[in-house]
Amino acid sequence: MTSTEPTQPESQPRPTRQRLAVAKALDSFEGFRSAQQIHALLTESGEQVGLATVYRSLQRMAEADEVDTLRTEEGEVTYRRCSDSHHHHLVCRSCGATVEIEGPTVERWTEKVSREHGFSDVSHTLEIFGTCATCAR
Amino acid sequence: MTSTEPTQPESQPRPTRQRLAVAKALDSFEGFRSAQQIHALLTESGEQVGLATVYRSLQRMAEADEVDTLRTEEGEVTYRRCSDSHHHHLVCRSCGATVEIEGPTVERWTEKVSREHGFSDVSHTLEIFGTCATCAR
DNA sequence: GTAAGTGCAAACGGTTTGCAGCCTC
DNA sequence: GAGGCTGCAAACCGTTTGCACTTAC
Repeated sequence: MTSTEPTQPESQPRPTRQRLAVAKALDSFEGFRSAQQIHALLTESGEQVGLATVYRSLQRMAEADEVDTLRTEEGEVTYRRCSDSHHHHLVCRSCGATVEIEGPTVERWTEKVSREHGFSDVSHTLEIFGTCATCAR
Repeated sequence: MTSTEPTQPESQPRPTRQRLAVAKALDSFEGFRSAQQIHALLTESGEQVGLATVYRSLQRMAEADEVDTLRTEEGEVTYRRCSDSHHHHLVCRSCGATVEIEGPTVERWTEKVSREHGFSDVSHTLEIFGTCATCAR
């Protein structure tokens, strides 16, 4: 398998009202939201979009690397627009408060370790869970 | 005064045939397996245990910190007995080959970062994905 | 004897899919 | 006008739960 093969012909999706609405919704918040939450946001703001369509749009965008996806502890897939820099999450087990973390340490380490094992084209996911200061006292 | 338990009394689970079978199954492999895989293992080896019972047993053991749990990309929860040392996985996207990785670097980094943000009692999950040497050529 | 544990099947919750009609190009 | 896109509802899949029965203590 050479690197001359991108992925698929993948034609541009059509800019329908629904698709634009989902894209706009993604711009309206930071961090990760589930498909259902995004669907709720749309409904609230008066945009009628079917849940299935929200899922399909998000999937498309994920495949096109336009959004990052993350699976929660509960099994829901969450999405965010991935223009911003790569980072990780520090999540409070008790109240759910989330801090975005970034640091070259882990990036370098994963890169080094993967290369040592002959892996290429690597990515990684890292989540840190704990009890935040507020919940601890 | 005998004792005032602040936490749950949490009685010991009864050592039933089914529970012992699940425990034994967990000892028969390394790494993570899903509840369904474990149920299949049991069935294969002639132990009849209901799927629901497998789930209930694993949940119990997870609560008692006897097993580690990990959610796969596909949304399945996987389990392993957690006697062995903490480590991470380097997984090939193409063929699924998995290398177990460990290193103090990340452990220390997550520890440090969490403390800086006032978090305590922290744990973390880290998965690295890439293309292995065999699949890359 | 009795309360915890089990099996079965139905319920659940998030996600995917088949299909008829709609809308871009 | 053709094929992608949408909405709806049904299907899916892993997991949980209600309930009557069994079993360890």
